[in-house]
Amino acid sequence: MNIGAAATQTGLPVKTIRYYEEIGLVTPDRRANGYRDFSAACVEQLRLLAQARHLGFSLEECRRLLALSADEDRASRDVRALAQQNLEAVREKIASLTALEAQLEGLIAQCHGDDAPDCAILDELMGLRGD
Amino acid sequence: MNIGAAATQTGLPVKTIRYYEEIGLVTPDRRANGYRDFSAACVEQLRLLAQARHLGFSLEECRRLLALSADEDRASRDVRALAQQNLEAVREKIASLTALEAQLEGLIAQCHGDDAPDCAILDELMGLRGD
DNA sequence: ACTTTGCCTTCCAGCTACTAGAGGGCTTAC
DNA sequence: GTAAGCCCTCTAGTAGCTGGAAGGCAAAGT
Repeated sequence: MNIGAAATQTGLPVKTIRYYEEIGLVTPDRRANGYRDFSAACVEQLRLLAQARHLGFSLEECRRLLALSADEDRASRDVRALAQQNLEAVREKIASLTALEAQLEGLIAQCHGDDAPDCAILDELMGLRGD
Repeated sequence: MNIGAAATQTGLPVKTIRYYEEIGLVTPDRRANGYRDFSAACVEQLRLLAQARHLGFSLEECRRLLALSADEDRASRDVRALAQQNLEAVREKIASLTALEAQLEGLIAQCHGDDAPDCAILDELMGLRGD
């Protein structure tokens, strides 16, 4: 299968697939004319990559997921641990963004938002140290 | 004031301050020996940068905030609009991360997490298209 | 006077995860 | 034969820094 077909099959852009090969996440065969030739197994790996990236796994985590998926003797515990780790990272991001949201709301509420130049937002940003 | 002092005053790393100069966010004076010399006004700009970055503003948004803070004839409406825009971006990020969290929780719940190799997480990542 | 320490300088490289574009070759249909 | 549409590699750019090399300057100790 050509790279274009692999792209439509997986939803990944062609350039992204080439990049994944460059960093060693997938290793498609090559035909005589130099074109990449993607096996069904290779497309499945790409599909895993697309899904895992979609779920917020980093490429290094994806690399480990691929290794686990290729390992017949894996323990599902290890896969779960990776997912759990990712979940905790996601939760941390949510927590800090939520704190941010509250701070921004507070600032916005204090600012008149009219034609006058005096602005509580700028005052706080420059004057006080909110950390 | 030397860059080191400006760094401790603002909480920004020295390298970051140099970077901000490089991209034209601040323009400290220079002494005869080539050292940067930060005026009080310049340190205030750095403080604004530190705070605004902390609140999730992009550097381009920070640039506009600095321009507004320097403009005596600004309308606080414009500052507010920038903050509002940032708030909405934050909210969008929270929403998509929350969706992610739910998906991950669902996957993790389905996986036994034991010594056996069969794993619902890998199955879903490879087989189905969850998008 | 000399040395050490620590601050300052510039420049180059690298991080994540791509993305855009240049410049070219192959394949297929008309 | 040629035009369209695929494929190839290589370089450089994105955001926002961060680390390190290689060297100059300043203040303090001996």
